[in-house]
Amino acid sequence: MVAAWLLNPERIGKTPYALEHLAETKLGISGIEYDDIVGKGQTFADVPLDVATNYCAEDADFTWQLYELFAPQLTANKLDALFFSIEMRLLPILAEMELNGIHVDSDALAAYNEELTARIADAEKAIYKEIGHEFNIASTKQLQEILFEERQLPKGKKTKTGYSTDTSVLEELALIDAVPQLILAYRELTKLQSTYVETLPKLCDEHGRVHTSFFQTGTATGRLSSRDPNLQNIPIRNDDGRRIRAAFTAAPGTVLISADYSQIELVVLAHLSQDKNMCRAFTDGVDIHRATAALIFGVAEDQVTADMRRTAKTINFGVIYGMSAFRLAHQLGIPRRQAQEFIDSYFAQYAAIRNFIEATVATAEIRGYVETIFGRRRYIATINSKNRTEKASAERIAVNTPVQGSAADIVKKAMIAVDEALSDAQTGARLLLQVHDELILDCPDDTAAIEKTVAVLHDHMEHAVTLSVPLRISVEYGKNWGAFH
DNA sequence: TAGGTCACG
DNA sequence: ACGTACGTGACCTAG
Repeated sequence: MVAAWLLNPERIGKTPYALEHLAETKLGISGIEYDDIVGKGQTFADVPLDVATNYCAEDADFTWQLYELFAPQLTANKLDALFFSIEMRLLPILAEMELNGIHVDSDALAAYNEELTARIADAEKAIYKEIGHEFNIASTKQLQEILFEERQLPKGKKTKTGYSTDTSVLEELALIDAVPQLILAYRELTKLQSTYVETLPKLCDEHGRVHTSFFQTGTATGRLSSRDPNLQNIPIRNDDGRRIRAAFTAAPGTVLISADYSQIELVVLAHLSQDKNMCRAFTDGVDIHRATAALIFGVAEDQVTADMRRTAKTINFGVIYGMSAFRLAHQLGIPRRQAQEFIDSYFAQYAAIRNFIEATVATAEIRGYVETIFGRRRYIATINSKNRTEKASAERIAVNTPVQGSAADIVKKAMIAVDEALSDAQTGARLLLQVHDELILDCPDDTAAIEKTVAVLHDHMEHAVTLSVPLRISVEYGKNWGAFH
């Protein structure tokens, strides 16, 4: 599965890397259907031994035949080092992380659930009072009727089926009407309740731990994904969300340790582009958004205002995503002309970044794919499209993928190094989660063990690769994931 | 199952 | 003149 994914990481269909699917499409063999041997309401344990034996032997055979097919292809595409030295070594580490699980304080979530239920009921009442009647607030169709017909509010963005009621639209409308703000609050609370607060306790094992599945062949860029439950999107961005993160707790006698890379994608961008100004900022170890603001506004770093820094931060992210002046203007609430001036100023100061973007797109147009620092590939079928929108979208993907994907490579390499060093150190610290640029571990609550683990993390995460600029991490630890010290 | 929405990096 | 930032997974409604 991993080999097939490395050879073409663009997901086509629903289960493109499932063994049976690969056997059919790559080997032209159709195997025993799982559903034919495991009846409804049964498990694999109910299957007679001889039937189960055939099924399992077939899986082993398919795996071998696929290996023989893919091995030379990996070599031909220079993907063999990535496959053997990174992905295959990561696989058992992910398995262990899944088995470890992370402890969740279900009592704390139950208490929070009571509070949320009351606050949601209040929000509902306030909405119905303002509207004058009841309706299903969660139905975008009904909400559209309320906002745009009953209340005659101005229509904004269109969706395939009508007019959008998403956060950005409601925030606009909140300036002229009382209802949108109430809807926003309602949505925020119900999202937290249904996705996290009510769900996580049901998924705990007998030790109060939840076990995610890390999906190694799930993304087009090389990142992992996390499912059932997704533990890579646990809230943090506001206080209500943080209370959910705080329910992820250290088991008795342990602490949780979090280590996250500082601005890893911008560090990668500095390395890939070799931009003088951006490399210098990272080498000097300064706040990159402040440094960017100083450059584009032409002031000293200590003269940078909060507003200037916010603007610079938005543009820094915008570059990674392939920003437009339109989006930047909306995001910052400024005229489009001014947004364009900021962008021009940005590329005047970071000239090599513009060159990197242009060179990356040009390479993609010629080769049909882009790659990361470890040679991970992504084919971009529409990079030479005649359709303007499609072409622009392909260009953003071409520029973003080497940045996001190289960061993913680095984190995977760091996980392998950290895992090995932790085994050697014998402190009892274990990897639990990976959230793209962050590793979460648990560790015996013992000063020597914690200090050793923190040292291992600095050593092996910061030196996972050698770039032309330093990689930095910040490490925190404590009794729960929401409040570290 | 598709579409809309929203949680995260 | 046109459309308008990358990558995910989960929940809810509607058909």
